[in-house]
Amino acid sequence: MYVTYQTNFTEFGDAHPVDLEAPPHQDAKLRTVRAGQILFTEGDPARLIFRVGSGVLRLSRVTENGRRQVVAFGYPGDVLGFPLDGLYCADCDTLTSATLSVLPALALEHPLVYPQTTAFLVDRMAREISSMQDHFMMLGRKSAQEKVAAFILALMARAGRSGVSGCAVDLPMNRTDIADFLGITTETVSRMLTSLRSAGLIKLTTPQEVRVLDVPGLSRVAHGGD
Amino acid sequence: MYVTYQTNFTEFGDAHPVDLEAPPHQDAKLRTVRAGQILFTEGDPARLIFRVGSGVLRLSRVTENGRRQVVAFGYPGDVLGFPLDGLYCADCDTLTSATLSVLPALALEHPLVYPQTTAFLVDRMAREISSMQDHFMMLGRKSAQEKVAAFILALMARAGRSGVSGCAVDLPMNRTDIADFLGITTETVSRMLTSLRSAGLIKLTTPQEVRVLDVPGLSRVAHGGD
DNA sequence: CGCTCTATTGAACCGCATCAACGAACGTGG
DNA sequence: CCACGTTCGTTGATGCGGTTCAATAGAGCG
Repeated sequence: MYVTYQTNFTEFGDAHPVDLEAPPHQDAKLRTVRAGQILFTEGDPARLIFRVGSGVLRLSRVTENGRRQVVAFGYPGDVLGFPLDGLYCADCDTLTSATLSVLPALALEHPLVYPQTTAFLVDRMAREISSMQDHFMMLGRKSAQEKVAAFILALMARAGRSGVSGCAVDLPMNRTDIADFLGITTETVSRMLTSLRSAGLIKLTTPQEVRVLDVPGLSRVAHGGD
Repeated sequence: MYVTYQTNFTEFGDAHPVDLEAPPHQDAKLRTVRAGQILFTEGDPARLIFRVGSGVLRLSRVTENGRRQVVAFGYPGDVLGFPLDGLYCADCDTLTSATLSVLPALALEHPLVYPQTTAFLVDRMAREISSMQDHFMMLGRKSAQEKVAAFILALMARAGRSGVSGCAVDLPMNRTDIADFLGITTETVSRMLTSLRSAGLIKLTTPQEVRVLDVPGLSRVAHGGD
């Protein structure tokens, strides 16, 4: 999951349609994991590619001097674990319990043997690349306020539950995860959330659940509307 | 070309080995273009994928409110133009005259028809994803000084010409391009360059050519060495 | 020569990081 | 059951890094 930049809100849900149904994978196996489990670590031999069926995953990288960047959150439909020269190039663990489809990484090297799976993975990689390009915008060209607003909107589009008083959005990740994903600090995440709350755009029912009260307003903030 | 984060300098050149020789592409066609030519624009139907043979390309995205992010610079060996749902998802133009191998985008959808090309492109996409993850580090977790230092080192590893007085690095892109790539302003790029010059780490022979005088020193700065 | 575009440098402001304190939620053990 | 420590989120005060605005210099070109 990347928080993608979009021209206007109506495009949010449609731009990167995610098939929540399982695609045709004669090669896929199912797997269930608890919260807090490590799926793979940077440098591990990459034999498996994971497709999220339910739950939320975290993909991150760490530098030798301790700085961390959360590369992506894996939501249902997302595919994680693309290898580079046969090795994983990031760490991946579960934020919630999750069900996963497990695909053979070999499909990427042998298109003739796994043509369907290869085509599917190629499509996912292309989406990944496009989403990451969007996320560059986020990291490089947005203020903290815009980042947090866009983040909530993206989560809403991916996993929001519409209700009577606005759309409810779960935050299975903690503030540090959000901060490391957006390239800001936890304190700033907190401040921006309270700022959005003061503006009447969102409501924090609990620290782990946001209710979006004013979608167009939040969208305006996210896109730098002055 | 993404400025990738590396543990130490010696890994710089080797981490993402680039084959400067042409890979086996019975499907590839050659093409030569002048500087300043637009290869494709976001939203265009993507029929071709480009592999840089010589020259430097620029891949960028623009938002409706005018903010631009340079997504990547395309150096020899790089592949640009991965489609999303059959459309290009960024703008691409040439910073210098360039020679390109042109591959059919169809190879991504029909692995059985173009198995070799598909396997090649899959490998390139995986590298792309890994490099972009590295670049997230850059955008989200580095200071301006570190960004500029890392940028020069990355260009050096990709296109540096070693000589008597340090390694010469061409900057075919202007300061605005560098700024939009690193997520800072042109003024800051300038300031950081003069700061690195004052520290004796680099020399600016012309605004378009840098000479790296102290590789370990510059590497230390790039990685946040205090 | 004058015009334009790019790069550099300076000065002032401000957004965000940093450091610090505090409260809430949760678990553990007495 | 409550005292206690721990973790996490929030809020405040302060300082700095980088932006913004502005001026100048240099290069390319009609």
